[in-house]
Amino acid sequence: MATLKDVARLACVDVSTVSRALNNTSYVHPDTKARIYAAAKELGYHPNVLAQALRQGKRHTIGVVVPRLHMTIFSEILQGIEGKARQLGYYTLICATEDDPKTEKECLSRLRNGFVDGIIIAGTGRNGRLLRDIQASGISVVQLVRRQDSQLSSVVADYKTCGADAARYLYDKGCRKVGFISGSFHLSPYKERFDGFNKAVQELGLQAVFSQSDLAVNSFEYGYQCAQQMLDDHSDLDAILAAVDVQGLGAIRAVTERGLKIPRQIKVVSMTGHEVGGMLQTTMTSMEMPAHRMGESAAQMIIEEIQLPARKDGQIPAPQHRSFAMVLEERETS
Amino acid sequence: MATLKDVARLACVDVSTVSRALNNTSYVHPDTKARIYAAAKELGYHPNVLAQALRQGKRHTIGVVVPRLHMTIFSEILQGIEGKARQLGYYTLICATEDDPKTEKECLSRLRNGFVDGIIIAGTGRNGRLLRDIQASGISVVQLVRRQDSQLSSVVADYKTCGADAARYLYDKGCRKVGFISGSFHLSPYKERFDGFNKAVQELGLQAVFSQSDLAVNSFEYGYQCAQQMLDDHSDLDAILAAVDVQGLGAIRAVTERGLKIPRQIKVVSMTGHEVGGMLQTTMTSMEMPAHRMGESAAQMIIEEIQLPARKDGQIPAPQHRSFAMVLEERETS
DNA sequence: CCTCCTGATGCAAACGTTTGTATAATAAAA
DNA sequence: TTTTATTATACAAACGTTTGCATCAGGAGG
Repeated sequence: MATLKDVARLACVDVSTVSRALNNTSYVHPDTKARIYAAAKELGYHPNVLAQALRQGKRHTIGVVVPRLHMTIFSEILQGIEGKARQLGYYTLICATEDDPKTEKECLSRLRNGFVDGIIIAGTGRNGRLLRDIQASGISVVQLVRRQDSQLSSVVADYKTCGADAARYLYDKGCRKVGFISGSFHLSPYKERFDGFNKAVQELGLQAVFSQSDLAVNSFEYGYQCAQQMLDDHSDLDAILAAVDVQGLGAIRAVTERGLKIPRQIKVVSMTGHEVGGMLQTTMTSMEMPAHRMGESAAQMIIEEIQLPARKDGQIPAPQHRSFAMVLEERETS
Repeated sequence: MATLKDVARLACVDVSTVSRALNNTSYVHPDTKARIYAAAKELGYHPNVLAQALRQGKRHTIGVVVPRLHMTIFSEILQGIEGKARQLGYYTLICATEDDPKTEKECLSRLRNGFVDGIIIAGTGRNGRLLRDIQASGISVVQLVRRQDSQLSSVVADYKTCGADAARYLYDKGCRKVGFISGSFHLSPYKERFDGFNKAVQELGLQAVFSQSDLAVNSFEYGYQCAQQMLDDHSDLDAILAAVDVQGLGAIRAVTERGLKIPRQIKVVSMTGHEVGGMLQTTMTSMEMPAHRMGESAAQMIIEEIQLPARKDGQIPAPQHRSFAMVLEERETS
């Protein structure tokens, strides 16, 4: 790889002049500049981003820490992040934790070691201390999807309203006994959906059924098994509300297997809204999370924070919080 | 952030001693070492990966360039890559190109500028020259899913056999007239599936129907529209074979809308095998691509290439090619 | 004619590491 | 006792940039 030095030699000037010429950062004689550009082109010069980053203390890279990508909303969010980040001149580094606190810790430790300017994380909530440390050490942190620490910026959807809206929607559709399939209540998106749902249930006088299972929570299998159990225990169930799409698919499966007609006898609605919902044989109604926009928003937010002048003085900027509304996409399962 | 210098000062030794102590790379007196470790801990020292990378000429980062993540097999592959890369001590940088050659070029240019040791790419095939340049400039390149240049290493699945197997499978199931929905033939995975399929079709004496549409090719809409057209033109169609899952889902939709019974009247099979196939109301048969393993394989391959001693002499290592078998996952749509 | 800007360039330090070489002290061998 | 290893440490260069400072020519203002 050609370096500044090589270009300087070929153009018979000092490296500093080359640097200034290439970056347009000071007076350089037009002739000299032309010579330098020619030399750079001839040698196929590309600046070493690493050296630039080291010198300037800016890495132009953000790290994204998510549980997983496949079959989750995070793949879409990540696309949003990456696109926006690239547009703003940033690289996107990715880590998948499988929601394992240990893996997450490892990822965060790796990321803090000088490779990223900021971290966007949908975390387990078990490394709060570490995140604070990271934030204090000058790396911006934005919480994504899951808000666990109000002192750290965040981009989330309005889960509470989502849960309430879903309950009301089903009520309006004539449902009176709803099965509620969720993820772990330790995670805000699930807990808040539950809270919103529950409040609305009380107000509306709906009946609600909750189910427990020890299967991995955010999975098709879990949705399937929960739905089975619910249907076993409550023959009068007329709706199933699932936190995420794969659970909803599992529920549909269970319902279909019993020969129950969707949506006539029972309705199924998901509360995340992954593209797949619209691709089914009987398309699934869901509350759509504006994942791509949320990703873009998170990228934008963190880059703004990174570039904040206050950052330079070691000050921690005030946390920003942004929340997106989820909108009901009505389809055939309800 | 604490630096080596800070630790050195606190421990009253030279930075070089600190470096050696922390890296266990030379004799350091046990007492000194203890002092250094203590100092490092007290200051919360973390090595600056950037500086290390600059000094050592190793960035411990690989770049991954794919068309998109959401609703494609690439999200699963990426998970495989990231996991394996992390395990081997590498970071994973991600770029989504939307299969736009210009975006791809931009991504590749950015990546070559010293930030990655290697690039794993599922490309458009329109930047072959640039890829060769990159490879020549000392950055390892591995082609993923799509093999476009036999001089560059690759990890792909055996699409030809996949196409042939699918044809034979449908034939054995009693199908005699198969609609074939594909992606662009400029891309090897689609072209090869077609070739394999076509050859088998000739041998078996099957009838085949191909469809064109000007919609974005790798989409639900495209699958839906192709299937509609085929069903319009050929009332005796008894099977639809789709290249990727989302197309298959579109086809299922079109078939269902006409009131045709799957699999009795018509069978639908996909040739990629994304987890979603098994989550449908009527689960979809598909040829499963071992995406996660392919991702791991690509990561492993590129890291091995990066670490090859020959690399240091500027030599380009001989390309490696690995191909994975795709296996039929038989489900309810056939 | 001297001073003072302005444009153009070079020198050298810095970013935070790693690493080759030099040096000193102690221990072992001759 | 002198020589030679061995252990322990420091010094300084290097990686490829950016950037503050110094230098210097030439033209303008006095």
